[in-house]
Amino acid sequence: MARTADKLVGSLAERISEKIFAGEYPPGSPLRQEALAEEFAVSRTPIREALRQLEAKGVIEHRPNQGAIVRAHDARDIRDAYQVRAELEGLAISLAAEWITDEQIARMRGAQKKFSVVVDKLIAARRSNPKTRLKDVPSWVESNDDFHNVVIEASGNQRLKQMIRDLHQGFTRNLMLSALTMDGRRMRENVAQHEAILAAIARHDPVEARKAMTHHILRSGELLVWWLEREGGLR
Amino acid sequence: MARTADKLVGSLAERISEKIFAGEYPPGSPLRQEALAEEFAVSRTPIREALRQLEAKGVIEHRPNQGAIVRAHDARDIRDAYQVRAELEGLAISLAAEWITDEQIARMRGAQKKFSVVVDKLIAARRSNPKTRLKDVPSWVESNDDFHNVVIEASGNQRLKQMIRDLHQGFTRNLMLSALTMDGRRMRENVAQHEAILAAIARHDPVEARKAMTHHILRSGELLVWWLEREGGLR
DNA sequence: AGCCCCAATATTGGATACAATCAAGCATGA
DNA sequence: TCATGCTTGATTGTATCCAATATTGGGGCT
Repeated sequence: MARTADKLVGSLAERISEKIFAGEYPPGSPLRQEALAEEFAVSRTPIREALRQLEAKGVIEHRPNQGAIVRAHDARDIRDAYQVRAELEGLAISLAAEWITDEQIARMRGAQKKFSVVVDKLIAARRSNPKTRLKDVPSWVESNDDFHNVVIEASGNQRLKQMIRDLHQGFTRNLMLSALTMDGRRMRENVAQHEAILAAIARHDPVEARKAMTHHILRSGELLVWWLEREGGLR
Repeated sequence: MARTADKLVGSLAERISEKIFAGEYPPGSPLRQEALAEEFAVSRTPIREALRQLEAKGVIEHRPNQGAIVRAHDARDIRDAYQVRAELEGLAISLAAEWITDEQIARMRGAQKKFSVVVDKLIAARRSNPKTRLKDVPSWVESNDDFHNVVIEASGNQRLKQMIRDLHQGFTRNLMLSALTMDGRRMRENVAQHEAILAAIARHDPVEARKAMTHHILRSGELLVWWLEREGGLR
């Protein structure tokens, strides 16, 4: 809906951010100004400004005289971020519970349906080939985002919306998926959690909706940290 | 302690931000790149980058081809921000309640003491001259900040700390004071709220501490909105 | 007088030029 | 062989230049 991009710099920041999120520039990798400038067919000047914005949002780190790198997250950092995210989305849904429309609830149901179907498919696919991983998953990510976005939208709090979005952008798609696509149990757990959220908000219950949402997010964070410490690497 | 300023741009952003907070550039006023460049004795380039950071943090607004203005807040915006801030500081104190040290609690007590003394003085001064307003108040702001900063620090969550700080910077000192320094009752109410927070955290009670904190902040926000709609103007 | 259009001016936006800094690699010598 | 210091190339940081755009003020027309 709302285009945040004022002009060049804003859209550059978005496009770079999207590429980071998509994993094209993985965490820890350097972002060379000249390379980006060439890629987007502009000079270094607007690139630098875009990078400053991403720095302020915590998407990248900026070492003096050494340039920017995609921010890599350690376990502690992820724990911190998920604590905050759980809190913010918890607030969002408790606000949303009061004002959410039937149409919005229907949208959530739609996203949830798609979500659950994709999970079933993925589990089925794995039964024959256990290595099936990220192939069909993009649509999962999408419907998951849809689900959460409706809530954030329905909260009616612009500031909150912006902050959650920024927080979200700080992590890569792969990182957020990694822990959750591990096995069928995790995925079904996720579906069930969404179900609980949906049920609570459908009856406009702010307290239960919030509980369900914070639990959902905290649990995701736990899994992520747990997975990260097991796998060692970043992403 | 921690210097966030990498080098020039970071420190410029901080210095500009401080001036905005202090009221030197009031909300709505334009920030001319050339003027800032001259003021800080640098070229426009690093100024522009600093402004982009402040834009990303929501301190200023950037109109294409018209430059930056200090962000002005309407009632709705303040309501949104205070809802979020109440939530975040609520989380902060509930985390802090577990790990806070006696030394930190002592620091909070110290700040609270100073806080209360200043309030008494201000009220006394007003008895003779009702127009006494912002003269002695800086030290109030300072001790208030100290109080809250201990909590944020003790939360042990870096991300949270950063977000609260950014949120805080988005408003000017005068705006935050305006509603609270209106009359003695408001000021004493504030002191009492701090007292309740202090009592709860001193006995390491995360639930009560959080309740007291969110109540304190939401109430401040309410007063601010109320005051703003009465006075009309921004600040 | 009031309104509109256009020119002059101020200001931002982007590209380029140049200086400062860092990293890597190589040669040198103990 | 390994440590050390220098040189060179790559990259960032800042300043300046030029183009694009918005604002302002004045003149003419109704």
